[in-house]
Amino acid sequence: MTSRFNPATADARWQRTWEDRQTFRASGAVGDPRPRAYVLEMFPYPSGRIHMGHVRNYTMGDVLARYRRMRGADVLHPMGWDAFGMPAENAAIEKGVHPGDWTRANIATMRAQLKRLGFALDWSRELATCEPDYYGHEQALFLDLFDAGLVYRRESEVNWDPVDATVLANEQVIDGRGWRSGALVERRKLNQWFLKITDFAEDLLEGLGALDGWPDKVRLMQENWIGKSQGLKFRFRLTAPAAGLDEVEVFTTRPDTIFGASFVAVSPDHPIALDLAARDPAAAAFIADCKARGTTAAELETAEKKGFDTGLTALHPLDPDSRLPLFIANFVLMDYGSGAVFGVPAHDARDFEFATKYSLPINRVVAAEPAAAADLVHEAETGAGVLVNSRFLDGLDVPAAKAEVIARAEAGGWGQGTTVWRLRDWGVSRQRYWGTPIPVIHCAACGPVPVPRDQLPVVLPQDVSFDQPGNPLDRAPAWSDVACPRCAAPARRETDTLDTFVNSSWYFLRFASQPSDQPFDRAEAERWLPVGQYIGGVEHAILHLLYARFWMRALQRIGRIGIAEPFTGLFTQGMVTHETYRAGDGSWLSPDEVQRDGDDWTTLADGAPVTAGRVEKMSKSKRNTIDPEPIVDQYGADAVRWFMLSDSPPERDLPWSAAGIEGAWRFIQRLWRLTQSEPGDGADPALDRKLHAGIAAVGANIEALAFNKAVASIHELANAIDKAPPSASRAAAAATLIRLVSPMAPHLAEEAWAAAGNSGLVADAAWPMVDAALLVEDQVTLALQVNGKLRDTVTAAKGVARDEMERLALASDKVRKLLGDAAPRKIVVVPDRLVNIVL
RNA sequence: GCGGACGUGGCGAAAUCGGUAGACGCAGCAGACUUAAAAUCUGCCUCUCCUUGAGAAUGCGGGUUCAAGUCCCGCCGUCCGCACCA
Repeated sequence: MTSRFNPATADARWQRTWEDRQTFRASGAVGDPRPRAYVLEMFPYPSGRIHMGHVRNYTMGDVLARYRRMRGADVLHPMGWDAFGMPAENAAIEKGVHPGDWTRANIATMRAQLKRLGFALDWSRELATCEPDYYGHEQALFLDLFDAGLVYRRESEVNWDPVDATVLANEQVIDGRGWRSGALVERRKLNQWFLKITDFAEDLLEGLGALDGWPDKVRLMQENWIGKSQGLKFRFRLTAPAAGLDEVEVFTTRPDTIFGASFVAVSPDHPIALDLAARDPAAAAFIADCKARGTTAAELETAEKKGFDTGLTALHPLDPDSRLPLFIANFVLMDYGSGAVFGVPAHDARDFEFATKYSLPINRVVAAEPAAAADLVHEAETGAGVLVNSRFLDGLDVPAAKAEVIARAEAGGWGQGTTVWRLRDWGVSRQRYWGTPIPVIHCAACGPVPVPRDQLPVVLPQDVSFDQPGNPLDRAPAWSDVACPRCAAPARRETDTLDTFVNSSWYFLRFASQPSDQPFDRAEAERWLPVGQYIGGVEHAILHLLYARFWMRALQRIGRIGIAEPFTGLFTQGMVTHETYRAGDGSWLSPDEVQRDGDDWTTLADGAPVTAGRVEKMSKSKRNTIDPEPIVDQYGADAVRWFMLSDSPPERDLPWSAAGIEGAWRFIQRLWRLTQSEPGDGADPALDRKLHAGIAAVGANIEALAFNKAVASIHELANAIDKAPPSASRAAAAATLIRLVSPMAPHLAEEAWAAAGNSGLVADAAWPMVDAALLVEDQVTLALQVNGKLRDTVTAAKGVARDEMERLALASDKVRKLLGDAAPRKIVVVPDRLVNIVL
């Protein structure tokens, strides 16, 4: 009998066995009687090497996949690569390697790393989005949506770096400058492709209600993102025309407050503002100043509210005597509503700040009590109340007043009740090489023409260079210059590529079904979809998950699938974090450059003092990353997996520590010793109970994805087995423990399973059955309280009568001592739990 | 700014319905084994005090209740999200 489990040899041996036997290959066969389970983790971007976040993510999914198999399911648990994206182009620019070579090399590295962790994956379905046999089908789907009228083209602004001659993502713009060139970023208008996600706004919002397998937090984030607002759109007549307009349209969610209006404001991008800027340098300067600042919601809301008085005035639609000044204001967004608002300072915090600054009237029109109608407003009051100072609206509550104003506007023809969405159509054009080519040809005569289906895939040209700024596809005439498919005249391919979020909007369908002649087979995909449990980072809570939900609905509309929601269960896991270290000069030090010296830290090199900083997400910039591979070399896959599951709840951050992985390693070895223990005779009823309580607890905790609690349950059971004297019960418990730990520590479990003389693989074994009779305790510990404070405990038979509980409580020495001669005022009895004596 | 989450020992945490706070683990301390170390095993391990016992304690301040980590009100703090990185 070997006394140690040796992952250095065992891991690879079992991984080879699983692969040889195709153990984790999903069947999906129509006649297969097993229930199907689709377990999916968000597929990785092949950035170079696996990091600890991947290890945690895939370990969680793996435990669930293995557990479901043992519970008798046909499990689909696939893996692939989200392989298009900017880092590959950055590598091409910086290192001169082709993005494809870089990406495929990374995939090879990361695939080997994942395999060393022993994940129960069906590698036969592996896919990479950068290969034509994936993105060609994506092009076909894009054209399907195009044919269905769900794709259109319009002008849209981008961040333009004039030095690198490239479009920048928002995150590449730092303080208004390009991250690489440092040049001032310009806003430039380009013709771009859009997907009509707004067509599905209502449905995407309503669908959230049924997604009870999703975290509330994610549902709320999506709800806010979609941002449904109901209100009134109406026009203010201008007293003098501007930009050829004699009225300005505004949108409000508070039409009830219309008599409280004291100004009208338009966005700096509004036609009126632009027209004025052309004639008035002061207005132009104001607009330029607004544009120099950030445009995210957070930046706009926290920035000082600023306005430019145009000198124009607007007529109030319900009060001919009222003239409202028209401002250009920095907090009005052109692409939300109509790009113009009216301001009611008394009942909107933003308007209040603005009015205070520009000395505009603050007119109360809503009051908590009608009696307070004349009170001054000292801060914006946005709560409920009744209308005051509002003519025919006086006395109505807010909802009734809203309805009344909308009704009058529609009757009078000056406005209309409207629903406005924050959700905007999805711009999918990217002016980059390393993405799915948009399958369209631009012809001077015919306009944009779809590439004929029989000419798909439109394959990216291999021979491109990154030695000049800009998109290499713009400089690849051999690829881009083609004949128009419709009129045969010289034409040019679309050189923009698709947003990489398109790639990840349907990969789960391709995993489920991968015919060569179409993106997926509907019937086969519907046998697996929706994904029962999807696991990934919360950073995808909005965009990826919303786009995938949209894509499914779009496919449903064109009849390619009969399912609207791609993921019924969603789990967002926390990050892996690590302490940070800084040298005296403030530079970051990596964990392998420092050592602990009592309570202090010093450098390994020269013993210089080190400041240990806060625990933060592992990141290259702070140098606090731990590469999983050397850890796997040293401790084996199971110890790493065990650590990933222990201690921290999976939705919370997990602080990596050297001591923690050591502890996991020691426990793996302890499990090995336990499973190798000697047989014995005789029953141990107490241990039998603990075993079955353990089986139930581990299973329930895995089902609930509470892996930290599943691990704790295994520890408890291991402790109980360790302490028990030899018996047949003990031997049986140790044997059962092998199956209980197998989803988490599969290599150890296979080794122990084989050593115990079992045939076949533990991966194929059934999850142990719980004997429900053994879960019922026949003894309970009763808490005895005096005035709500615990004073004693007493053991009694389960189901003991209430008056017997009372008698036991009053018989306790400790209770009697406190009670003295006094008679209890009241005795509270909670069956099988406690007795509380109130004095 | 708006929206949301969270706050429990030295640390990660547990406590399913309002019912014995701190399961389980890490670190630490003491001991056994050992020539020694590692590994392993045993015990201790929230704080305070007048330590055979008692008191306090789940961010702070109130409240409801026989009973509050859990429910309610008000603060404080930390973290996350708010449109083309994946």
